[in-house]
Amino acid sequence: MNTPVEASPTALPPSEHDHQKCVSTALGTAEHLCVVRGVQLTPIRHQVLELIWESHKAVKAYELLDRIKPLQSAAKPATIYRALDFLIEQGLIHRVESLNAFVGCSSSGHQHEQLLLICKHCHEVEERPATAVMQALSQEFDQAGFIVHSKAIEIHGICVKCVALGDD
Amino acid sequence: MNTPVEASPTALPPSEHDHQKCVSTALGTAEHLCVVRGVQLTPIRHQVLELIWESHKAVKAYELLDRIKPLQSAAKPATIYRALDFLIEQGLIHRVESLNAFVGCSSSGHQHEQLLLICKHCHEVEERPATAVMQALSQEFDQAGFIVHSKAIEIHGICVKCVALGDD
DNA sequence: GAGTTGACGTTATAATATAACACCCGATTT
DNA sequence: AAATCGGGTGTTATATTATAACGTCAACTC
Repeated sequence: MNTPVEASPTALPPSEHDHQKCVSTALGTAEHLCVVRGVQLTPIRHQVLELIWESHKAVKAYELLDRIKPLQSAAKPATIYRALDFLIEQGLIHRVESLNAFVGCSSSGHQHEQLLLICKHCHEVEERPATAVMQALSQEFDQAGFIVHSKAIEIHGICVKCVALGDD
Repeated sequence: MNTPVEASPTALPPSEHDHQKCVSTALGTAEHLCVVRGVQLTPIRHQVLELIWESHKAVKAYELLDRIKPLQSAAKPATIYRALDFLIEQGLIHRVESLNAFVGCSSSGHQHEQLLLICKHCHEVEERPATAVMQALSQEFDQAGFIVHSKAIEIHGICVKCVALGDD
């Protein structure tokens, strides 16, 4: 339902990875989880999720708004923010706090909270479970007596692909 | 130079810690570092830093703007944002990305990047060096081949004082 | 004393996000 | 079938956060 995806010059990362697989896996998982949970992945929500998954870059809300307008000419900021709220609640996307932007979550349904590696050069965001980090964090919370509700662990720098290209 | 500090009902944390000492240490360190570095801790920058240190809560930029107006009637958004940019560059404050707010840094001059524990109940922000976490993070970056520029590690939940009060 | 630099004043506007209320539609109840 | 209820969306307005652009001034430099 979005045939010209591969035509977009910025949609695909420069590497050789099969991005269509990323997209279909993410959308399939989302559809499945929403059915299981009895929540509605409405057309708008589905479109927003698809738009977010056009790349591994974090996307701004108003950029999504511009991009959804051809499909939903009535779209307004609230349209996007409501869809984003839903997708976040369901753990289908991450809000990248340090960018005020949004990126797809590859591990919806299991361990949503991950380390985000954000490349300043190509702007892609890599999720990593980072279990050793999470364990060390848990110990830190225990020591501090702190009850965790949510975590944002966002690292800015240069990713391995861009380092290889000498771009840092 | 800000005598009515202890009169403000929201300025001091509910605990019995000596906040005047926090403030004087922070301002003293800031003054010293700026001299050493040959940068100017101008009156405006000093006032903004003082206002931020009125509590351990993260403060919004426009809240700072309101609060500095009695002292700097010409203050505009740029006044505050420029001072904040300076203080962040010098490692004297943290920007709390997940709140769009700012909090004093207790460890200016050494190890600025810390774990921030943000209490949803009292809104205080606790900095922790969390060396085990930082080590685990370094290993993760090495594995990923990622070159780090900056880190934002922000945890939301209930702090030990509020847990003790049964507020979660 | 002309040029440069850094800090600040000032105006305008961009970018991000939410509030509030109306409407529709499908499901449930009566 | 009418009533009602809830979730999702449409729509308007506005709040909040942040930056751009340009001018002035004072200190320092050559």
